Amino acid sequence: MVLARSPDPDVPRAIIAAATRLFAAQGFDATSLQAVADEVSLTKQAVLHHFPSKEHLRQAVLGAILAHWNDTLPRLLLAAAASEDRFEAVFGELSGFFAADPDRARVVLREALDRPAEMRKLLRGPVRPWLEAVAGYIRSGQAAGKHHADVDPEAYVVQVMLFVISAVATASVMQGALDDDARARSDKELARIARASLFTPARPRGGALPTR
Amino acid sequence: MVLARSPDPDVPRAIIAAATRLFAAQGFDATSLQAVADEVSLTKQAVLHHFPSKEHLRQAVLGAILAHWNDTLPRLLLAAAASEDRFEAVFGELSGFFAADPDRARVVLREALDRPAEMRKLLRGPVRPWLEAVAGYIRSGQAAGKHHADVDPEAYVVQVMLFVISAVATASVMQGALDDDARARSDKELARIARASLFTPARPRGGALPTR
DNA sequence: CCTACCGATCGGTAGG
DNA sequence: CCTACCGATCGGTAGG
Repeated sequence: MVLARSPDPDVPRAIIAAATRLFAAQGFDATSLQAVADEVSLTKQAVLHHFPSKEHLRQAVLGAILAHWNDTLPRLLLAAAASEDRFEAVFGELSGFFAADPDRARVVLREALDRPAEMRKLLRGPVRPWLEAVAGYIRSGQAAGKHHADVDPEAYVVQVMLFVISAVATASVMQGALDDDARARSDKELARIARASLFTPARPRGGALPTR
Repeated sequence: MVLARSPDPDVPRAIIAAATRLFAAQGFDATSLQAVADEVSLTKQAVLHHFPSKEHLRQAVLGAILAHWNDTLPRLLLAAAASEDRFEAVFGELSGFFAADPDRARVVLREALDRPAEMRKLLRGPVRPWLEAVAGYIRSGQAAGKHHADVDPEAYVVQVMLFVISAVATASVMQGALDDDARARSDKELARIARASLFTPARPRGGALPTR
């Protein structure tokens, strides 16, 4: 009888998921390996078996988010190329990516505050192609007169990405801050700001025009 | 001969200033009282003499930022009431407040991530009158046809405030992320987005219109 | 304000 | 020899 368990590939995954939740809620420094271990009912040493240091665990958490990004966004970009309304497709997928798991937004925003240099590397590296593609869409929209001529395409994309991340990350602050519907109003207004600052008044396709 | 120093009111101020820098850079949990003490060449126990706990020091740091806000913004609001271009006056002062000391933006953003409930209290309390006043300006601008009818005034003000704070707090991420001028481009694009998403096309006063 | 400490907990590593 | 851990404890440092 062999009682030894076979290697369980879900254990590292569960550790990463727990660490993501805790890093998002409290930050990396404020989260102990013991707290991560408690979340998955393991000892601290068991966690250190899978990730030889806390730093390795941090890299794994960021890597999982980036992998998910690389998995989701390119597909969307291809769909957007065929879509009749690229803005709604791209903006919807961008905010959908972070809204699907707000912890992603919180981890990324904390990382930007704690380690700006590493965040800059992500922008210059893995995120760059996606950013350039969307900026390219805006440039062709400008050529067609669909988008404002004074939009700075790259800066616009980076800013809107930052807005979405910040809005999702701090969403709980809005919960009832203005009124009971404050979050829904804020989400809607964010989309409106992104849209209205991009499109020229005579927007060819209807649905989101001012009602007046 | 009395050699004892008279109480120095600048010591607490210097401690708050040092704590603000460290909280902004590393976060509250990752900053030790010893690190704060080292910054002002005191012992940890001396810091605890002025602020009986780390929590008291945190409250003092936030209080100093809020006091500065209450000191600066109402004055601006009165000036804006008389100004010919309220948007530039209000947006300029808002971004100026945080750009004057980016640590303010970083501390506030970290606080929003770490303690959303307390941040919500600020929004519902001390920040509320300022927010309502600016929203009121937007409403009268809408009545005059100057601003888009589908702007949600309160949501717009809160979102733009969040954008400014996030942009200032993460500014170092942008340093050279796109090109050597990335930060200046981002700042300019942020102002453009806030402006273009608010004003109707036929803006009565020139200076910031699209050039085409 | 300092010296001298406390209970606890930190990230990480030992042998088995 | 491997994996997947365990109980115990390392040297330092946390807030107070």
